[in-house]
Amino acid sequence: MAIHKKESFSQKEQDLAEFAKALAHPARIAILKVLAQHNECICGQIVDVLPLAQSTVSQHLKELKNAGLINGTVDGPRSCYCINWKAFSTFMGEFSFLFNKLKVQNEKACC
Amino acid sequence: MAIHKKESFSQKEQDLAEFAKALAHPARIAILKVLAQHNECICGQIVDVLPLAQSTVSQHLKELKNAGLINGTVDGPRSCYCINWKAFSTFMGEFSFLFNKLKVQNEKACC
DNA sequence: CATATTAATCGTATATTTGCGATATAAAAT
DNA sequence: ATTTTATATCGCAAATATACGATTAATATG
Repeated sequence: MAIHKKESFSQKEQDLAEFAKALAHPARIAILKVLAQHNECICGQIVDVLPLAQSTVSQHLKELKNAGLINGTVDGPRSCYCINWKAFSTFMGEFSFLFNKLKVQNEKACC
Repeated sequence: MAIHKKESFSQKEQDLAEFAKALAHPARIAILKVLAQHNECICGQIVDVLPLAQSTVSQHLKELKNAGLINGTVDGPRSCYCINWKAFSTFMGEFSFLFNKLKVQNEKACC
């Protein structure tokens, strides 16, 4: 690939894409579901219910954390994770807003 | 990567991840915005406003179409695209439902 | 029919993601 | 102090995604 082109899009477009990318793997969707059901989990609990190695789960958790969708705190030898509902709502709201806004003014039939 | 692991997740998890993946690039977000603003567009109109080559835009359109987020019909030598609002609403609804449902029963403080 | 227009596809290079085992780190338990 | 437990990180291999130019295909137009 010659050059990175992502930077040539608006910040908002990049942010939404980043959010979507964090959700763009079934393992991460599954992790979010587990976190939501238990309110908070340590890494090992998630490893137990996913068909992935510990190191792989840890990597997915890191990506979710980097995207701001989950919080993680060290708790003794464990790491405790939970969903960052605030960030989640913000992003979902932004998506709905963007596309609902556009949808309203634009529900005509098309090709 | 040794083996594909995506299949070991539920169909719903895979579907949501697929939807998110379609949105996981700023170019595709931008394309959806252009389509929403114009109701429908031919490929060339999109190429004109994006900082990408025609072949690259065509590829992104193909991905959006495969994900079911846009419709595309051949119109003479052109291809006409528009947003599939129905599919879009379905997916957005599924996301909101999944996470709002979980959120309601689960808004406690966490780590 | 020849040619221009429009878009899809092919081939290729490069970047990123995914996944795992091995190893490192850090706290807790013995 | 050593061992156990829990997690993160490193290094690697394989799969995917991104981007483009060149080519192809299909329809218009002169």
